[in-house]
Amino acid sequence: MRLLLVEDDPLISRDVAAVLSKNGYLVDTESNGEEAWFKGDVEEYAVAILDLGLPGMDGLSVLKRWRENNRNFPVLILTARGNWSERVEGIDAGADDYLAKPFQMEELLARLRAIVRRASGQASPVITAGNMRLDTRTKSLTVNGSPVELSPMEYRCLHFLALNRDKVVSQMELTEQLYAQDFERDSNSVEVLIARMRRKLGKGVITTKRGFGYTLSDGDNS
Amino acid sequence: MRLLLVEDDPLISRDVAAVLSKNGYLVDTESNGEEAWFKGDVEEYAVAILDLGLPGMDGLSVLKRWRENNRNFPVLILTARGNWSERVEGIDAGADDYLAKPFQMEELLARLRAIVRRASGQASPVITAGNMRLDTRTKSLTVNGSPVELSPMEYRCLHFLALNRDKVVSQMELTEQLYAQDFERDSNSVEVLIARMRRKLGKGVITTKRGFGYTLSDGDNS
DNA sequence: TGATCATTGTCAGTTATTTGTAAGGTTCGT
DNA sequence: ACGAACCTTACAAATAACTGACAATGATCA
Repeated sequence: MRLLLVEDDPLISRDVAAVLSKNGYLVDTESNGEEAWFKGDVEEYAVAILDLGLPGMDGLSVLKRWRENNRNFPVLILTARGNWSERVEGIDAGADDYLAKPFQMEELLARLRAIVRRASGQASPVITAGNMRLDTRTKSLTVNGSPVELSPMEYRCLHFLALNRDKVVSQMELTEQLYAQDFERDSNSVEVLIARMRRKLGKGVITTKRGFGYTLSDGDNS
Repeated sequence: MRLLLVEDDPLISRDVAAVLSKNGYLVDTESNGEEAWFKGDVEEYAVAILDLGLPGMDGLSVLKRWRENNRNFPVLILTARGNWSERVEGIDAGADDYLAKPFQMEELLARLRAIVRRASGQASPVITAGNMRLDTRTKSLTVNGSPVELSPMEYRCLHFLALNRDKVVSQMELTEQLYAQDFERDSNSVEVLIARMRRKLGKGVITTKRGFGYTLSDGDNS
């Protein structure tokens, strides 16, 4: 895991870098503000540790400029002991955490774990099948890149099919999923639903297995 | 924004709750570990403040049980000064930040802002969408560069939407965050709120996904 | 204290979309 | 060729969302 360590005191820098390396991080060190900013802007880091007292450009400005450019990797800042207004500023500038110097290495490691875990927990809940892509966050669907509007019922239906892709889903299963279980059995609402979706999705996406049910096919072997 | 405050000292609890309310949070307070756990497990909070020294179930256990049950709202823990091993434990148990008692209210507010926006995947305290820009520190909004006044309710609503940028937020979610959970269901106050904000923000900023909810979008999509 | 103003929830009326139903057509397997 | 399974279309009821007006509330200020 790549980590950028920005710290102007060479003694601290060397010690911290050593411990971090021993704990599995791939550490780049910088001591100058300008160069630190450049590095963070260009390289892909998983996390950065940033000392606020720096020659050149000060740490706060570095952080702000990163955030302005949408560099969203988590940043832990190092502050002087007791200077709590500096911490507030740092956090409001977009820092994810701070640590007052001097600090215990054990604590630094714990907080790195925490902010990395946080940042990586942003998995995008997207289901893909064939050339369609269902985003559960935005409740939106794109087919071949172009957006397709779905009504709530259609969305729920397609979502269920997408979760069971390549499996045959019977009308009864769909009925139980979409409606209360005591729904009238002699209704053709599911068929209508499928038809409406097909009109939007195009042919060949939902196939019928006569007598068994429907399948959302993954590969589009027409 | 709903917040759960877990603190057994009634004096501290009352003071902190007062300041938080004044800053736009919808605060529920709990003093007992068991009940705090239950509340956090059942309700939808945007963030929680958790004192580690509690009667009943201790704070660390409360936190662990939340995380085991996939309750992933950000948690800020309050620890005794100087007890850094407790902090490390807390963070590894799933806390997002800590604060040592006694603390400055200003700092508590800053860190709350930080963990809330971090949990939502935002790196910066300034959230932009389309041509609007929301500064969560000053609670101010500009559209196309010119400032726009928001009422408290409108700000809270827009803030919540901004935290969930590009995600569809249902009316129910909004209701739960803006009002207490026992709010009347058959009211259209959220719709009215949205309409009032749209009048100020212009069209295309808040889009409706009929049947699902609202989205604060980047504005350029039809 | 009383007037004024902003805020916010409620309501009624309107518009637009969604969805179940029914009726008739088509396809498939045997 | 027959029936069952499935498709398609149109329609009407139900539902969701928008809007403007109004009233209650509480803050502000002379």
